[in-house]
Amino acid sequence: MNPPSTYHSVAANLQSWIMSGELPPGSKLPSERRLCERLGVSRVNARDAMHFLEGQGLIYRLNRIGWFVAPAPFIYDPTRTHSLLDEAKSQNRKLDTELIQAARVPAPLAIARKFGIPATTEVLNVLRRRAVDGRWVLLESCYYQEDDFPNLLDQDLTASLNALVRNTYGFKRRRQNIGISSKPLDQVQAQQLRVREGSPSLKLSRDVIVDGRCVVAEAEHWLHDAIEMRMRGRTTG
Amino acid sequence: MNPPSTYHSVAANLQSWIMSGELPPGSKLPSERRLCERLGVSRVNARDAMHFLEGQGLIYRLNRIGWFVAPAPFIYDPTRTHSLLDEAKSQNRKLDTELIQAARVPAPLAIARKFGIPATTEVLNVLRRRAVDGRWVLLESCYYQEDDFPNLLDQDLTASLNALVRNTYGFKRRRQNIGISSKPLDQVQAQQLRVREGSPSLKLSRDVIVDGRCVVAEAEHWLHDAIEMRMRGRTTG
DNA sequence: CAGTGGTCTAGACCACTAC
DNA sequence: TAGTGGTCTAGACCACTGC
Repeated sequence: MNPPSTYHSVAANLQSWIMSGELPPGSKLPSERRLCERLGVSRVNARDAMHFLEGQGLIYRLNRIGWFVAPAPFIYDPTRTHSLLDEAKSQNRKLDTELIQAARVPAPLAIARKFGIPATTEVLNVLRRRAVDGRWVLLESCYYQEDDFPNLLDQDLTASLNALVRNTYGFKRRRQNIGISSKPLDQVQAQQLRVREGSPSLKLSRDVIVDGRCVVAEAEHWLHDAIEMRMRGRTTG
Repeated sequence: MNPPSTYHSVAANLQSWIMSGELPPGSKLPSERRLCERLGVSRVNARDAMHFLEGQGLIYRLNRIGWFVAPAPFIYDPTRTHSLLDEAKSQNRKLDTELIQAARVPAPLAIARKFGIPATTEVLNVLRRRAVDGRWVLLESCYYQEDDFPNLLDQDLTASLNALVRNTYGFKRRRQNIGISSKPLDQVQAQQLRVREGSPSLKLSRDVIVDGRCVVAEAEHWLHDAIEMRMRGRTTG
């Protein structure tokens, strides 16, 4: 319907290359300038097409490196009690975990409020990034009440933190408050996942409540196209 | 740090106007061209700033109408059993509901599969859009197994469908499978919310299971900046 | 170092909205 | 009809990556 040089048609072109398998998931797209030449459009136009397909979750980019074909999203149950590694295994996906930081830090305001402690109190913070099939897609920041988790920093913090809380520290009877929202990554977060500042993410926050007290506060930032959350079997009134 | 004409600084300018209350939530921003003049930047640059702030959830746009300051997100519990209207009332927000379509239609493939029926079978579909404080932010599409919901189309379909299912049709003991993902709006959906095609949304799907059978399948598309989901008190092993 | 995406200019025309 | 955002061109320089 439109003349052939709209960004929609550029996007349609790319899309057909992807759908046809010419460009398999994970593969790198031709550079923007090469695409301009090949399709006879200006660079802005080509970029608009990329941004459009990025929004569709069909392609993603690594900052200043290039555009890539997005793999299928990871399926994830945020109410899970088992480790993410198991979930990855059952989906036949490779999960890598990298510890970025593990330290005793002054409680950020929001965390202090959740824990019901003064803002100057020190808490434990574990910061990790995780990759699915080689792509960094998840940033985890977990805060722990220090008194409840003695020697936490000496544990293996690249394994399941969930299991640690449940088994090593014995917090089995617990409730969770879960929040899900769409949040852009700030500069630091973006750098850690090698994406641009402001990249859209799905933020999952989880407060673990034991005996009416919040003892763990987690925040997960997932690149928006890499994740799909599913919760099964909730019973309601 | 950077020279003053980057889109970051344009964004910072706008942001300060918004934060200072000069531009209250819901108010219209100056037009792009006026901003270019006022700040001495090119239009592409101004637009990049807008897109950045849009990603931050600070402003939103109505297609071809203009940019507006985004109000605070609506807080929402997707596991709720009460009506959304009540939830809006308790947050002091106005909720409008408009029925777009209510009809008997051939089951789409995905729905047929969920219901466990042949794809040619007819099912009931109710399509609505909803506004929070005057802004269209939600598109609801609900499918019902026809046999389980006699005369559904004759009911008041602008009120709580949840209450209808529970009270009028008596489905009290039920389970829900919930899915949450980030999805762009297609052309039709975008038009109904007066936004651009491809606008990011949070998709919430909910399958209502009664006696192991799926009788209702809903999909909600929320504009990504207008919603924050919170689930309280989940108990886990 | 060459090549990539990231940012930016100064224009232009089109599609649509509100009046 | 006037004004809006939506699309588009043909250039340019910068910051960063990988080699």
